[in-house]
Parts: sequence; structure tokens; C-alpha cells
Amino acid sequence: MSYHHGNLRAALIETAAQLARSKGADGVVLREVARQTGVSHNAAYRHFADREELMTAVADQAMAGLAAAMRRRMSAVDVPDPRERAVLLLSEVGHAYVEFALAEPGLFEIAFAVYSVDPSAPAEIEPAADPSSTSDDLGPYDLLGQVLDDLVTVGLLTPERRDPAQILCWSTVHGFSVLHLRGPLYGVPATEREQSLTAMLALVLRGLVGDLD
Amino acid sequence: MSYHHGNLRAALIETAAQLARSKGADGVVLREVARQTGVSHNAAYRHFADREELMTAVADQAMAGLAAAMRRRMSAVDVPDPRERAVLLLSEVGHAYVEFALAEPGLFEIAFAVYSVDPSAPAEIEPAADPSSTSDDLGPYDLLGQVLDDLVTVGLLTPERRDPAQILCWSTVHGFSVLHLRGPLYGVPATEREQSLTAMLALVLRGLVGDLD
DNA sequence: TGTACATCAGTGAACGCGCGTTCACTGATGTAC
DNA sequence: TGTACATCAGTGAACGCGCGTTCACTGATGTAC
Repeated sequence: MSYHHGNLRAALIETAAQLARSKGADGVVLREVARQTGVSHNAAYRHFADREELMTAVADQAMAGLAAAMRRRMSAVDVPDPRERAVLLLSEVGHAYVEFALAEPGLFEIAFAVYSVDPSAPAEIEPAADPSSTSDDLGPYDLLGQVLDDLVTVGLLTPERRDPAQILCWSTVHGFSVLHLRGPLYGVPATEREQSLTAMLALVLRGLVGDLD
Repeated sequence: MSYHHGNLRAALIETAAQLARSKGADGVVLREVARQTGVSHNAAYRHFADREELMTAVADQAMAGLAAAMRRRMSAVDVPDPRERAVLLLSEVGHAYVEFALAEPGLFEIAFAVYSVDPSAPAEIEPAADPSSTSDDLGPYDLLGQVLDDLVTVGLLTPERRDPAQILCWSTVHGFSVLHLRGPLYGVPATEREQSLTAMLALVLRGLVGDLD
């Protein structure tokens, strides 16, 4: 397999992603990536300025994977009633987030490992999306935002609660994931974990929309 | 300064903690700890089996620091009405958690970095507290539990919501902290961050106790 | 109180490892004529 | 269509680094008599 001209960059990213899946972010070692791609260890320098640039490329792909997992569960929702639908979408988005994090801990880790590596150069909060982008380019945060917008449109969420709701929902599923992945809840059996996730999301929903009639 | 007999172990832990504060968990390098403590790099092996044992000792101390920060804010609450008091305590506990995490990111990181380093040996969910322990030995999770118990006692939280509430509260403040520390919310200015924390905790409270009369 | 001695906390040198990055190179690719 | 050539993607060797850990040791401490 010759990589001359064309596909080595993509191949390196793919190998690096596999390495992240099996060994976590720290397992993405430049020399090992090159080794497993069947290429000398400095061939990578033709495509990435340094290790960090490779990491960032993998992180982008991982974040896109998380968004795709959310979109997949969102599009499986088939409920006509708009209120019911908006509520269900929120639940699906939350479940999808946690599900991805726990199924692919290495990718989840690297997706976030990229932030604030250099404390002197703060990352942007959320890079502005290309105006011409289709919904396929939306990140996890944007998808959550869409669902919350739906809840507002449908009259279940007051507009002034929309932004705090976004922070709450994101913090909730992220914290839940991290505590189970690399925290004191590590090792909690899957069935118990799913029960507490469902119960937790029900409380979140209650906080957002109040008691449903 | 001679460390013969007695104080080297504590001194090493202290140096390691300072290193964690300034460089993060990965900055706690055995040789550097010894160097900064003014001791040869294998003196540490008289007190710790290996690097990981040192890390665990620092993590324990960091977790105790987090608990102490929470206790400090709890004991500053001086409100007679038990309902008001319980609600306020929950808010204080949440703020203290986030405040500690953002003020001491390195200690916060190492407190949790210890979990699941070896995926084949899952950590316990929450090590059982020594029955004879005083309240000073309670960890962050236990303190949160106490506050939720108060909310139940006082009639604001239904008993069947207690356990999901604990998971929700913990996930919320932990996720909020992580997203601001090493996530897409890194770099959000402090005032904005505090506003969204307050707004978020208000929504959490609404989820737990419903709309207050 | 003085001395002999066992203990064991700390030392200094060394091992083996693997990393990220740089250097001068080579040889496949694709283009200009 | 054929050839000369510039480009630049990939190579192999080397550099410098710092780590965790082990080894055989030394010398301060505290105790038994």
C-alpha cells in the first residue's frame, strides 16, 4: 500500500482514532500511529505540524461522531404531537450523549482533551458554524440547542429559561458520563446506570417544564 | 532539614500536591517531587510502593480539601427556618463544589484522576465510611447526601426522588466544572459563569422540589 | 551514663525505555516541452 | 508519445530528554545491656 500523494493524512487520523478508542487520548502516540499505519514515524510531519495538530484532527472527528450518534437517535423519534415530540427529543439527545461517552470512552475523552491544553490561549466557546452549513455540520451543543428551541416554540419552556436550560442539560449528561467513566461511579453496572440516567433526566425535565399536566 | 524518621512522607505528599496545583495531575512526577522536597529520587520508595501510591495519597488529600471547602460554606449558612435553610444549603454545596474545582483545577483533577486507572480493577463506588468517623471524615458525596436528607425531612423532597436527586446534583456541578475547566466552556468569564451557575442551580432546585409557594 | 550494635531511612549510579522532533536523503509522481 | 526535470511525500539515523524503577551502599537513629 503506497501512500504517495493523497490518502496518508486520512489514514493517520483513522489509525489515531483507533488508538484513542483502545488506549485513550494518551495512547495516541505519534510514533505508534505511524507504526500501525505502516509508515515511517516522520512521514506524519508532511501532514501535521506536530502531534497536537494530529490530536486536534482526531478530536474533530470524535466530536462529529458524538453529534452523529445524537442525530441518529433524534431521527428515530416518530411522534406526531409536537409537545410530546419535543420532550422525547430532549430525552433521546441526553441518552445518546451518555451512551456514546460510555461506549466510546477513548473517543469521548479525546474529543474534549483538546481544550485548554495551553492555558494561555483559551479556546473559543463554540466556534461559529459556517452559515452555509447543513444540519450535518452541527455539533452536539447545537443539536441540544435545537431541541430546546423546539421546547420553547411548543410552549413548554419559557424563553428566559432556554439558556440556563442548555447549560443544565449539557452539564448534567457530561457530568454523569465523566463520573461513570473516570470517577467514583466507575463500575456501576449498566442496568443500574441506565435507571439512574432515566430518573435523572426526568428530574431535569421537571426543572425545565414543571410538572406536566 | 533532615527527614530521617518521621516527616518525609507528609513532606512528599505536600510537595506533590503543590505540583498538582501548578502543573496538573501529569505534573506529579516522582523525580520532580523528590527534587523539590530536597531528597534523592528514590527516597520516596521508602514511603510509597510506586508512583501510583503517591498519587492516591495526594488524591485523598485533594478530595478532603474539596469536602472541607463544602463544609466551610455549609457552616456559614445561618438561617433559622428549616425549609429555607435546607434549600440554601443545597445551593451552597453546589457553589462550593464548582468554586473549588475552578479555583484549584489541579487538585480537582488529581482527586478524580485516580479512578479507573486500571480498567481491569474497578474502583468501589463509594468506600464505606468508618462507622466511628466524625462528620469531618465525610466526603463530598456524603455531604450532598446529608443536605438531600434534610430536604426530605423538611418535606420539600419526596423520598423516592432522593437518590435520583443525588445523582442529578452531583452530575450537574461536576459536569459544569469540567466543561469550564477542560471543555468547550473554557474561557467563559467568571461573572458570566457565576450567573449561569446560579440560574442552572435554580432549575435543578425546581426539578427537585417543584415551584416554591 | 557509656558503648556496641541492629535497623532502616536515605544515597548515587545505572538500566531500559520510548517519546517528539530534526536532519540530510531518496525516489516516486506528474508536468513541460 | 517520449524524455528531462522539478517537486515533494516518504525514509532512516540520530539527538536530547526525562521518566519509573532497581541495585548495592552508607550512615544516622534509637535500643539493649
